[in-house]
Amino acid sequence: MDRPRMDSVRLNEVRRRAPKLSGAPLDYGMLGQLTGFSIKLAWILGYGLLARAFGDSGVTPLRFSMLELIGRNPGLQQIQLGQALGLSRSAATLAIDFWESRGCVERRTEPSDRRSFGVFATPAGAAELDRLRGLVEQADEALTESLSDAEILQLRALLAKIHL
Amino acid sequence: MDRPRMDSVRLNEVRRRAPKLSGAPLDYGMLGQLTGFSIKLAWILGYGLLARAFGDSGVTPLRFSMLELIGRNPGLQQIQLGQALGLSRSAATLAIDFWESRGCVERRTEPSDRRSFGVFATPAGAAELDRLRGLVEQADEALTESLSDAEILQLRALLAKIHL
DNA sequence: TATTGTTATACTCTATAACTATA
DNA sequence: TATAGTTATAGAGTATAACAATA
Repeated sequence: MDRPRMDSVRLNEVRRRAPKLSGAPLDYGMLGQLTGFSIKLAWILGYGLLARAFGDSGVTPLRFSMLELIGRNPGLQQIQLGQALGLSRSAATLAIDFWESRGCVERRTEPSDRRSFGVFATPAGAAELDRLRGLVEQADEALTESLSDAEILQLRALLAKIHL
Repeated sequence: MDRPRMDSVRLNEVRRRAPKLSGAPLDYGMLGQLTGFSIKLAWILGYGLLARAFGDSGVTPLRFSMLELIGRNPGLQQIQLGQALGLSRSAATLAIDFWESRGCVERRTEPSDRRSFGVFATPAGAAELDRLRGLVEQADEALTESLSDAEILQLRALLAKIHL
């Protein structure tokens, strides 16, 4: 089944506005030799593509990640969700508030420990997640469109060696 | 000549606090299959290592990039510096203000167009740049310590295909 | 009128700390 | 005392818009 495609004019606009190392009549000095700088440029592009995909819906990469985590791991505590994404407790609270206010997740009190909740996706949350996964997949494909499938696997393997 | 090394205990602390895909008893779902998410995790780690290297000096990755750009391209207008880093005019103004307030750069009025300045590094700025380049190089080496030299080149080439 | 830079302002994101309720 | 979550607050970083000077 075909998913709706992101307008390629818009994709190109994101690409055009992102800073680049080449093309400019400018000496980037050691920045061009830094792996970290290259990672940052790729991240800027990826973030822009995702933001474009989400539009003005209020969804952000972080909020999507939170919903995906909740959907895949029903019943987790907020503190565990936050840790998995490197967030403070208050930041986790706000991200979950966002989805709860849209009816996509619910906090269920645990009888065994009434200080904490288990966080669950609602049916509406599951549907939203399904929709967003399509958008995210497209954006990720757009990000890596200049790489072959083999190169994508290679890149992920190298990045994994860095952050795993 | 040996440069001062970053304390490896501190490096490991940055690594330990960064979110990871493995180790946690948690299903990251499609996040683990996204190149963009992997890029983000690597970026978080790289940013943390850099922040640790700069300490509480007020220097940030962006401010370092700005100073490096100024040092390598004497006399550029603020608007050109901003564009090279994807900044608005006001953000470029503030980044340059930071270095000017520390005596590291100066704005020289251009007689030919008195609306704009040329931005130049001072001798103090050149010295600071030299010092910071050493810290940045170390942080970048720490970021890629789990990769061989060949793998580092491979990674940079793949990232370049994405953002160039 | 258009452009460069500055300033004022507001917005987003985040963390810290104080607070509530449980344990 | 310690922990889970919430709320209040503050800080960093950013952009937009209004402004001054100049073209």
